[in-house]
Formats: sequence, C-alpha cells, structure tokens
Amino acid sequence: MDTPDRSKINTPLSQFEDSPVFNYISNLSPIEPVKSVHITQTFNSLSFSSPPSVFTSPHVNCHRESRFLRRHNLLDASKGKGSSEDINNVYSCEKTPADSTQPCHESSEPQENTNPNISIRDASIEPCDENPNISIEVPQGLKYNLASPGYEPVICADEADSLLELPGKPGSDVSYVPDDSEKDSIEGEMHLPALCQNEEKIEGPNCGVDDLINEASDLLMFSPPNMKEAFKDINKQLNPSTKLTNLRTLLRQSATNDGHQMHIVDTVASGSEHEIENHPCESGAATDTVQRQDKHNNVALVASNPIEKVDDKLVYVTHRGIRRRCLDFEMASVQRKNLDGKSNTNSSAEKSDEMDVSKGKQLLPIKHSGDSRKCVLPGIGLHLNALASLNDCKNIKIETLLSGRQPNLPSSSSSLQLSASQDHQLSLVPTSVEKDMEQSDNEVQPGEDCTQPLVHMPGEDCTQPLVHMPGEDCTQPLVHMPGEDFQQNSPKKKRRRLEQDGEGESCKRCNCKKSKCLKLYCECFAAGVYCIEPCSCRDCFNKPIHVDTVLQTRQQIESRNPLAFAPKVIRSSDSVPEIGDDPNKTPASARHKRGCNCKKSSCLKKYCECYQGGVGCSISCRCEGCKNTYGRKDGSVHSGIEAKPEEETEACERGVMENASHKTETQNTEDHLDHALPTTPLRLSRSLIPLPFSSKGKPPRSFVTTISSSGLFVSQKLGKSSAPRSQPKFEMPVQTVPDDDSPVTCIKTSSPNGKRISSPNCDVGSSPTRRGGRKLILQSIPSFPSLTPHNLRSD
DNA sequence: GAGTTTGAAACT
DNA sequence: CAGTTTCAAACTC
Repeated sequence: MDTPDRSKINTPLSQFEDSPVFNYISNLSPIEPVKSVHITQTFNSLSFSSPPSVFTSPHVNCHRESRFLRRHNLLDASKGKGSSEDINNVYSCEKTPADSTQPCHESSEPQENTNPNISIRDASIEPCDENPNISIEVPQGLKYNLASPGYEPVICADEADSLLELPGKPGSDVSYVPDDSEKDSIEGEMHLPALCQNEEKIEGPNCGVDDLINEASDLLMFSPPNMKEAFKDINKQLNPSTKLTNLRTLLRQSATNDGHQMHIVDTVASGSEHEIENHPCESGAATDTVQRQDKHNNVALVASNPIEKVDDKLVYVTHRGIRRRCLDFEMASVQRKNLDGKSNTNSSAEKSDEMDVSKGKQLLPIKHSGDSRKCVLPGIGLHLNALASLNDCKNIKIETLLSGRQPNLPSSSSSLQLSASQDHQLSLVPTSVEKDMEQSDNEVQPGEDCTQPLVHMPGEDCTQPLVHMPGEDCTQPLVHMPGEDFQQNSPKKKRRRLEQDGEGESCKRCNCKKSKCLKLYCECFAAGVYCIEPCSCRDCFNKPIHVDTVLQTRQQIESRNPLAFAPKVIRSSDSVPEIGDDPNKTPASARHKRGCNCKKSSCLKKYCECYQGGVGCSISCRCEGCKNTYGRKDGSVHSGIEAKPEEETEACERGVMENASHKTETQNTEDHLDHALPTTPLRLSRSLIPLPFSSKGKPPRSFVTTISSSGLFVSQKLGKSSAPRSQPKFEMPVQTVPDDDSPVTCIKTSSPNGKRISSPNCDVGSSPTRRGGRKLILQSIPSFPSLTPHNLRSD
C-alpha cells in the first residue's frame, strides 16, 4: 500500500516543483499547494464518510470509538480500498476528530493541556463527541477546510502552534498525500479554492505558516499513514527543491519534531491508537524511521484492525465502544507494545512502542483514557456498558461523586433502536462524558497513581484497570488484557477489593455461569456493560461480538420491565439534596428505585441493594428490620449518607467512607479546578454510575439528560460540595432527571405498599412521578443549557 | 477456594 | 399479583 502511494506522491511533487505555479506558490508559501491537494483528499474521504457515519446505526458509534481501527482501515483504505462503509464511517470519525482538533474548540484543549496526555485525551474525546454531533460536524470539517479561514484563522494558527510546528511539516506532507490520492480530483478542486482562501487570509507571515501547519496537522490527523509517506516523499523532494526553504526548515524541524507532531496528531485523530502514535513518534526521529513506521503502522493496523473481518470489526469496535472491549482490543496492542517495549530495543517499530511507553507514558495513558472513553461512547450506543465503564473509571479515580451519566448510557442502550436522534444523543452524551472523563483522567492521573493510568491506558478498561490500578495491581488489567479470560482472575477478590475501596461496583465483574450474562443476574449486563476479561463468566454472550443478542435480550427485558436497566439507586440529594429529600421521606439523599426486600441482612450488608448502593431505605422498601446505616425505611436515619459511618462496620463502608472523604476532597479540588479542567464533568462521569437509565431512559432523553446532567453535577458540586456518597451503582438522578425522575418518583410513590414498583407507568406520569421529575428538572435546569428540553418535558 | 447465605431476577 | 425457582453475588469458613 504505502509503496505505491509514495511513488505516486513523488511524481506529483516533482511535477509541482517543476511547474511555475509550484514555484510561485512555494515562494508565497510552500504549504499552500500541498494543503490544497492534501485537504481535498482528506475532506473528500471524510466528507463522504462522515455523513453516513453519523446516521449509521449504533454500530456507527462503535466505529467512531474505534478510531484506531478506523484509522488503520482508513489508511489502508485510502491507500487501496476505502470502500467499506465502515471505513467511511471511520473516516468521518477521524475527520471529525481531526476537524475537532483543528477547530479552535478542540484544538484549544490540546493546546491548553501542556501535558501531552491531556491534549491527547481531549483530542480523542472531542472527536467522539463531535462525531455524534456530527452529522453536522463532518460537514464542518469540510467547512473548516473550505471556510476555515473564516472559521478562525487566528485560532487555527494558535492551535497549529500548539500542535507544534511539526504539523506544518506534516502539513506539507499531507498536502502531498492528497495529491497521492488521485481519487478526489474533484474534491481537490473544491479544497483548492478553500486553500486559496485560506492562503489569502493567511497571507500574514505567521498566519500563513501556522495555518498551513494547522491544516497540515489536520490532514495528518486524518491520514497518519499518508502523512508518513508524504513526509518521506516530501523530505526527499523538498530537500532537492531549494525553493521550499520554508518547507525545508519545517521539515528539519519536523525531523526532530515529527515525533511530537505525529504523536499529537495521531493521538488526536486516532485517539486510541497507541500503535499509530508510537510509530509516528519514532518516525519523527528520522524520515527513515517514518518509513519503518509506516510499515510498522500498517502491520500494527493490520493486526489491530478487526475490520478485515466483520466479526473482528464488531469486536474491536465494540470494544472501543466499551471499555472492556477496548481492553481486548487495546490489550492486543498493549501486549504488542509491551512486547515491543521489552524487546523493542532492536526494531524501530518496537522503539516506537517504547516511545509510547516511555514518552508516552503520559500520552499513552491519556490516549488510552481517551480511547477507552471513545470506545465507551460507541459502546454506549450499543450497550450501556461503555458509559458505565466510563463512569466506573471516573468513579474509581474520583470515586466520589456523582453518578450521573451512566444512566444516560443505559438509556441509550436501552433504546437500542438507533435512531438518528439517538445517535445524536449518544454523541452528545459521550462528549460530555468524555470530557469529564478526560478531565477526570487528567486530574486523577496526577493525583492518583499516575502510573496506573498509564498501565490502564493500554487496556484501558477504565473500569477495572483504573480501579485496580490504584490499589491493586494495575498490571492486572494489562495481564488480563492479553486475552485471557478473566476467569483466571479471581473476580471475587477483585470485587471485594474494589468494593472495599468503595467503588468496585463501578467496575463490573461478573461470575455468571448459567445466565450467559444475558440476564439481570449478571451485574455486567444489568449495568449495561459488556463483560470484560476480569469477568469469570461462562458462556458469556454479553460481549461486543454478540451485540445483537445483547440488544435483543435487553429489549426483551425492558419490554417486561422498562426500568430493568434503569439505575437502581437514584440520588436526588447529589444534585439537589433538598429536592432529593422530597421524593423520599427517608432522609437518605438517594433512594433505591425499587427498594429492597431484605429480611435477614437488616439492610446492613451488600445483599441489600439499598445499602450496596449507599443509599438509605425508603418507603418503597419492603425490608424487615431495616437498619440501613444510610437511612432506614422508617426514615429514622435522616442523613443516610452522613449517617453511614455509625453502623458501618463493614470494610465496604470503610471504603466508602474513605472514598467519600476522597471524593469530598477531590470534589473540592476539582471544583476549584473545574474551570481549568472539566473535572466536574469527569466526576460526574466517573461517579460511577452505572448506567442504568435505560429503562425508560430513552436514548433521546439520555441525550438531553446527559447534557443537563453535567450541569446538574456542576450544580451539585457547587451546592453540595462534599457530601460523600458511596454509591457505587447508582447513577444519578440529575442526569436522568427526566427518565430517572419519573421512575424514581414512581418508586417512591408506589412504594408505599412496600412492593416493588416496576413502574413503567410511573415514568409516564403519575403525579408523584412528576414530583420526582420536578425535582430533577429543577436541578438540571439550572445547570444545563439543554435543560429547556427537559423543562419542557417535565412540564 | 469451597461452601453457605442472601436476596434479586425470572418464571409459573 | 403472589408464590416458587433460579441465579449470582455476598459472605463465611
């Protein structure tokens, strides 16, 4: 693949050089010509792909997440194929990411984050978000290229700078690359004009270069592999052509910087692709390295790319979509990396891997996080898991707070039906989540065990690794990743540890033997998450491969009980304690949706879902001899959460307490940091929460809710600040506001009898439910812009 | 690690 | 809707 392209590229370049036009352009700004060409290709591919991706079914989401694969595929595709829809999707996704990176918004993040990791995360994350939004965004990307000048030359320039000068070089390369892509002659034309415009605007000395660089970087983002080739060719050609002094300088810089650029670009574009990034980084060292990288990348891509096989695709995609899946997917890469790292000294490729590890420690982790997140998003669409996992991760890190977002995920998943609207929602959710995640990750890493994140990254399963990492052996995830079956790992121990830590729940690990992980017995499935390696389940169908089965099963279950996947615990207090109180008579801030039915555990053990969720029992509970430390059914314990400490004797409680303290601390810190970092969102997302909104949480709602939820969380933070919560499972009320609220209220309202309320009806609207809705709504309203819809709904 | 307890989920 | 069974987590040893 590469070879032919290179040859192609070379010829065009030489031609350009010879042409007077080329000279003229070079004089003005060497980049321009290149850009025009390059852009055209990129856009073309992107533009075409993007729209489909957006509208595509849930799978699309997954694809989005699987940027790596996509990229790889894209690369391959661009070189040779580029036929499959998936590929197109990938492109679109990539585009969006790239675009995102380019655009001031996205780019700003990377820039802002001095830490490579952060930048990467953001980049990776952003794309996902954007993707969802996307349908439109893709066009934006195009627009950007075309209209980019208008879009914000200044910002772009800044971004470009932030991206590094490297991009500039790459950009040149990129431009060449497009040339290579003979495909888009037409597009090329289109782009050219745009480029011209850009150039004109750019005409400013600095601006021109920066812009070019930016664009180039963008291009690179889109097609890293091409970039490499382009670089090679460019270097060769450029060097010969003395005319392009600027280019030379750029190239020289690029030689040193390439690695950085590549990293950035790759990270941003691919998000997850360690491999790619690594390669680029290595390549940065020397052009030769670039070639190697190209090969290496290809290899990696091939290996990693599941796309080749449909099943593989699904798997990978889903994985990305889902943390766990990401683990699998990434695991392979990780293993590779690890292997490379170990043996790496020899091969450049290996070096690249090492680069990832060493250099990238920051990057990798970030990337991983980002990837995982990304994956999550897709996963979300397919399965709630992703979200949950994300949340889990966040929770793990922060462990504190909020729960909020997962619900959204579930809802989306619950809907399963992937309507365009849903997609959008999904996209939205992910974005917020991702941001949060990113933030959290960023923050967390530093604060926590940075090492862990690094470790995780590879596997990423944010859920576990993150959790484990800190306390346990971060390495485990890696180990698992490789492919093992979690079975080997003792899930119980892990769970216990996690639980003790206080947040084990976030990382769901099941041990199902007969349910095939397709029933609510399975925690993973119930949480809307795919089973991961750590799981010791048997005959597990709760895997990306069996997406269809999972979805169908979910639908069936939801048909029976719309709230089946809804978060079991609702926290009213988090966002707005006061509001939360309403629903329940019980003091506890949060309430279990259905309420427990404990008879022997006195609601003092994890057998009790309320206790397990860190919430007090409510009227809806039918428990006997309730002694729930978080709040008794009779309401004796008012501040259930606060009360916890009293009775809590269990390690879990301890963990909770600790977590709570940590949470409070983290929250406080985060709150302070919120401005700088999106920590808040992170918290939210991390908060755990699993997922479950689905129940009724219809995807669309989740959408809205998610957005609003973030706001809610924010408000919560501000309002409550520290109230520690130990709610592993719960999701959050706020986010779910619409959905959850109804259910919650229903629960509460219905609960009087003491019987569980399945409450499908409740959602609709019993008066009581309205209350819950109101509360939630109120909370959400302030926080989010999107509130309007909610309000309307609530109304 | 194996076995028991527990309560939710699923089934009738 | 109630009762029973199934299931897997939680817990104990």
